[in-house]
Amino acid sequence: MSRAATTSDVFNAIAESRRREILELLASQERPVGDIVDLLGLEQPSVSKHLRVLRDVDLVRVRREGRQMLYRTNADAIRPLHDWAGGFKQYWRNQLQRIKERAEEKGQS
Amino acid sequence: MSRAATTSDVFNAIAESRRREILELLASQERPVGDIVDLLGLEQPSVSKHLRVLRDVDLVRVRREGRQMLYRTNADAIRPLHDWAGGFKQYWRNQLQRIKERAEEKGQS
DNA sequence: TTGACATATACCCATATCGGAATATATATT
DNA sequence: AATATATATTCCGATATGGGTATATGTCAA
Repeated sequence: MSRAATTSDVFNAIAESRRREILELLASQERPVGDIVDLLGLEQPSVSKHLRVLRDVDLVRVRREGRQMLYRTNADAIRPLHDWAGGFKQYWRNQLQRIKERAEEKGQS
Repeated sequence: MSRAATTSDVFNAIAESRRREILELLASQERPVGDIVDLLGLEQPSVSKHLRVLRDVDLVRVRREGRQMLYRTNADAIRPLHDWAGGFKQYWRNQLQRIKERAEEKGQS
């Protein structure tokens, strides 16, 4: 067996720029597949496949409305990613930024 | 031409869990390749290849010290990722969290 | 210069992945 | 029931990828 499985986690799911675009489109409102096809100029099967990947890792959710499937981004699923990246804050350069972050971590929650 | 190029950007570089582990190891201190090999239990060529990918997107930097190559994480390169994920904050569930984030965005910079 | 050590690169194999085309499935309409 | 619409799945071909093994490159020590 060669090459580890991939598309099965959030990190891999967002590795594709098309999928990131889809997540952005569906963050503020749910949309049917056809809208995404039009907006991104991709083939319908292609969009469906990307949506399947996103769905498998719970980055998007669906509900049926007649013959349409309405997708929307599940922003919460993006948090692990944000958190992971945030773990490196302490090593960022900009001092002002670092001070600000320190304050956030301590302060007003 | 089929299948888009990948390993050429930060998102793809961190898609591999091994590479994320490497970034974590090298965040707090620089280390020679051999240390990573020992710590992660991977083959040396494998580690070198992952480091090459990380290096190409500037997620790690190197300097030579005798016959060793000392790598360290360039945390700043992780910020774009953090920022992208952060763009979804407004759609997160937890209200307390949301309120906190709102304060951050406005307030004390 | 020769040999040991540290790391990088090349090459091969098995598999994953993407895009495209064709087809299947589900639902609404008539 | 037949047809149209919306979306999903399957199959195919081209390529990317990761791991392993062998080998190349670079540096230090004797």
